[in-house]
Amino acid sequence: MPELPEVETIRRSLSRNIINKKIISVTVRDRRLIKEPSLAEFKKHIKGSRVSEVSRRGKVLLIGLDNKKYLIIHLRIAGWLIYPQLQKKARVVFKFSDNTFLNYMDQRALGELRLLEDYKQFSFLKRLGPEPFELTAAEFSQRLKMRKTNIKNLLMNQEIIAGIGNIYAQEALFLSGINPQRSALSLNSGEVRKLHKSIVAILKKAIRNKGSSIDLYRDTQGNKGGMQECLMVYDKKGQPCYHCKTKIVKINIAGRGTCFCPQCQS
DNA sequence: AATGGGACCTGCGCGC
DNA sequence: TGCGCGCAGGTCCCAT
Repeated sequence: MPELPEVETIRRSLSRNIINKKIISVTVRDRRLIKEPSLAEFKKHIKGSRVSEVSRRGKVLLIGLDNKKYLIIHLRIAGWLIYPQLQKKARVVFKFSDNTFLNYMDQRALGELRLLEDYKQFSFLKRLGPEPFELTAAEFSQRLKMRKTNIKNLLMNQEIIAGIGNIYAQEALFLSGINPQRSALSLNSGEVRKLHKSIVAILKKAIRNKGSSIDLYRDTQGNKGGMQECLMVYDKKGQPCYHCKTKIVKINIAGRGTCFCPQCQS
């Protein structure tokens, strides 16, 4: 579900709401989600701590605690967070001393929660590529260089660039007029620059619109995002292209549905 | 290095 | 109405 813009929307809302709050209890209703350390350790170290910061790397949420540990949340496909009311369906609940609740929700239970001292050693974060907004076109071009894989897979490869998933990869390619099946190697420098610009533009627009609510995603207050209204190709199979009216086509790339306009994207 | 398949999960919509 | 199937915003692991 959540890609960079959705996670950033959550981050902003959490940093407005839970900074300096003290966690007085942790209820884990689904222990499969707690990846490390042990469940007992996880609870023990969180209980009694205070939230000192809320940051983000790619699609990963980093909640810093005043005991120098970090609560690392990866929402994967269907995770989301609700604050402040206690939710019946929450799989993990953090209760604050002011009687508010941070609820970790996840229809598919694929998300991951960790409590780490040194989050930079967490292998996923260690390997994670640069933040899109901190990446220049030249660096982006360097990272794509000599890669034979199709460009869409590379955009979704978190080691190349962090935060892009199946929705925004498709949208960025549409904005750039690039066919998702093209090999990265085949892109000329003008196309790479255009793609870089499109990625930044689509992610910023999505953040402004508080993310895309295709299905379950909600912000921490339970509100839908607005970006789904602005998507040009994602899930638009058979519909006319906004530019040329050609029917949008859906294909499968590495097991993921991929929509594009066969006329505008070459 | 790159690609393909399956695994992890749950729930929805579709066609029959 | 009910069932089986395919599919869904992500990532890892294994085989080739």
